[in-house]
Amino acid sequence: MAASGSTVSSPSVEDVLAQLRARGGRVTTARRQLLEALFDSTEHRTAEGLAAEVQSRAPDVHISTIYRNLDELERLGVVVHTHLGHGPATYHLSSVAHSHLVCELCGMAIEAPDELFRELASGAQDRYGFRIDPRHFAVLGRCRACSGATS
Amino acid sequence: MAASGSTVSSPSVEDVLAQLRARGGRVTTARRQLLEALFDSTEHRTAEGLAAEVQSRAPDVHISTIYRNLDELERLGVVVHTHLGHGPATYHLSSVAHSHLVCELCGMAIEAPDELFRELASGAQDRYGFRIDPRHFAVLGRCRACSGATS
DNA sequence: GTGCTTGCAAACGTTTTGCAGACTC
DNA sequence: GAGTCTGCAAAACGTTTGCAAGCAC
Repeated sequence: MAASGSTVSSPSVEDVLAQLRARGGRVTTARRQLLEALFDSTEHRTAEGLAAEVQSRAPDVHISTIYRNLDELERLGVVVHTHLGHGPATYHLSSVAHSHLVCELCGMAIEAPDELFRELASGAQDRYGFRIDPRHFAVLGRCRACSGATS
Repeated sequence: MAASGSTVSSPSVEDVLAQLRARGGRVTTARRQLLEALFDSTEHRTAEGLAAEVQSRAPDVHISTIYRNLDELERLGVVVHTHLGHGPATYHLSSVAHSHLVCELCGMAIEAPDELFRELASGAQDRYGFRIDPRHFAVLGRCRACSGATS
């Protein structure tokens, strides 16, 4: 669907709000604050963390509203979420989406460029017709520090 | 790595039970049935699915026992679990462990040989000293069928 | 008999849902 | 005023835990 949809170059808070309005959506405090929190940093943030940040400015915003809006923003292509092993999912702007190498021992996350996945991508495509989406999952393993640790 | 410990070539139900006994553990119905369920097929099974199978033979086995034993078996190196995107974790014998390509639309899973990850593995190692564990996460993307579907 | 294992029930952390009221347009 | 969004509370989901009774050794 969405003939042109994936023009994913998240521009600014106001641009996204305009996008929402164009779709018949309303611009609310919760939405503006959530977007501001998201644009604030490129870190992986959990729904809970985002909620805390939004609540520091608008205390009444409920976490269920955060989830609903993250969902909506994901549908719009503004945000993507990633599953980093166990624990909660993390969200970021799709414009700063990238892959992750997550240490299964200490939890440290390295941001990896897509090119690291080039071979995997073409291999999966050639053999299985499978198109990987390296931004939507985390690569688990052991970081340098933990690699020595438990043999 | 793993001096000797990971002699992971899960032989048979009885072998594993012997291993358990050697560690001071007890051989119980729940454990034997769980192992039999695991050895039964190489599919990815959820804790719930395994519980159902065990319960069909030993109705009183509680799912918490399944979790506890899967945990223990994982500590023994007999079993590994994987996170396939959303939803529950899946478990399988480490002797048949493999990587997965999971379609984020239809959920279909393809079992991928480790060699597909060779480049990614060496790239991550060289650049970041990160040793990937391709069996412990799923590669999300779109399968051939769904790839045509949504743009 | 010792002490590892179990069933149960209850709690956990994350996410989703139903609903009536509040708000944006 | 119409219809979208919200807060709240409660449920859903997968998983973990505390406990007393039960079983393997």
